[in-house]
Amino acid sequence: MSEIKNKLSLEPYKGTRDFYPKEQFVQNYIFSVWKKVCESYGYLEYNASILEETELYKSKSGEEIVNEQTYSFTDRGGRNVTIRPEMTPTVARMVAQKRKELTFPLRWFSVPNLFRYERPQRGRLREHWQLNADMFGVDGMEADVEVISLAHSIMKGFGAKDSDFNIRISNRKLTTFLLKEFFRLDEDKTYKVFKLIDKMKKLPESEFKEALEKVVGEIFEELYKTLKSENLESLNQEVLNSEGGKQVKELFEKLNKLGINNLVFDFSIVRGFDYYTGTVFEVYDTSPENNRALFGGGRYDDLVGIFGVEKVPGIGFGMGDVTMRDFLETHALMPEYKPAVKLYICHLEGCLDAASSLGSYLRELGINVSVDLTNRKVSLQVKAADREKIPYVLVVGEEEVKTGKFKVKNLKDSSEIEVEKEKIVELIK
RNA sequence: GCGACUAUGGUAUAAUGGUUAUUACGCUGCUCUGUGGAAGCGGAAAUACGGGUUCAAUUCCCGUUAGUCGCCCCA
Repeated sequence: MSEIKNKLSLEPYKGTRDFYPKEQFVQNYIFSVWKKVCESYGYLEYNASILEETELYKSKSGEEIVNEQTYSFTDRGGRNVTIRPEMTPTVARMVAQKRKELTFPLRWFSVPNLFRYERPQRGRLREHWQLNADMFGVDGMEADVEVISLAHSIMKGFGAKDSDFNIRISNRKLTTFLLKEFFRLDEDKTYKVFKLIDKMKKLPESEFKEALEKVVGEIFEELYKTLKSENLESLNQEVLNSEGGKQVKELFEKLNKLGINNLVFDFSIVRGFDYYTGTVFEVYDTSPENNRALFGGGRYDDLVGIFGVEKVPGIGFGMGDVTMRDFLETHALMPEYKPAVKLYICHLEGCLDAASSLGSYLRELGINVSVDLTNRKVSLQVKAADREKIPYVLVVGEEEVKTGKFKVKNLKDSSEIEVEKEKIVELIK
């Protein structure tokens, strides 16, 4: 073996995963919950190519992201092409293109695979799949309420309890008002504090305060106290009555009315992207061993406008399969593997043809059947079925061919029932 | 892009500067010519790759590759 050199690698490409049937089963499960819940809210599925012109990302994402963290290349026609690192610019482009003929409000979702060129680590790979759910064309808080409610329902759809996660909410308008109007910071300082707030949870308190003091001076204590507060009511009245403040209040009230109570107001939620304009939120895992943001989103009212057309307000979120898997594992919510095959047909010597035609017969009646094609002894054939977790097995031998009766064995409880060919279907269903 | 750690059959592991590299699961043959999960006895299967030190390297050192975890960044 070792004399064979320069063998092709068996590993999947760095940062990507192979989905063997058992993993694909989990993947399908996650996708199906996403799809089911989205559709229950009236969201329609769309998709697009993984390739986009690089320009699309340059106009809204930071330079570093485009230059260093995307898969980009020049095609044979000299176009700069990027493999999509996120879906939002694509949806915004699609909406902008057909804005005249689309019926608003638009409720759309997609489960794209996204690519980013960076060092893989826990919860972050080079390729991942992400649910993107967005609503376009509604200015009011009703849209924010619905989208967050959808996020909440998806978590419930996976079997999560309210205590397993919480939804941390903030509002960029509110934060901007607080910094600019209330604390009278200039444009530059406001921007710097925004970037700093994003790190509030990561830095030790003393370090954060120090950095804050450097930017804003002596008011840092008071500002820090405000930022740390998770109690909306404790905010200054002037701040609370600003446009952003009113929005947050309305959002909380309406969500509570819908029975969604695992909400936390949290200034430290700002999200990395500059395009968010109002509500921003992140869903957090509350369990100590996986305490981190699972996914998030927010309102981006100016994004469609970058295409040089009239503004269309939008709000949405993205939810990755990698973090979702981690969450399901942490909370023991992983589904039990069940193959699509329901029946495994074994056969004795000379009976393969009969087994095959029985298989065809059952398939026409809508049963997923797998026929053993080997000549190994029956015990090994049955064992193979058991290993694949196929629930039922039957053996075709001369006896069965003659009588037309089959012993169908349930591998879960080892029970065996002898029935005619015609009865097999109802037994298995 | 930077740093730390790791690398032994398919999987999970043990051990060692020196004869045949441990064990378990899985796979496979038989005990068992019509029914899996049990038992017994066999079998195939590994020191990531390249270089160095050494009489001798799987073991020590360096590099490469890959993985994991951080940093950066966050979709």
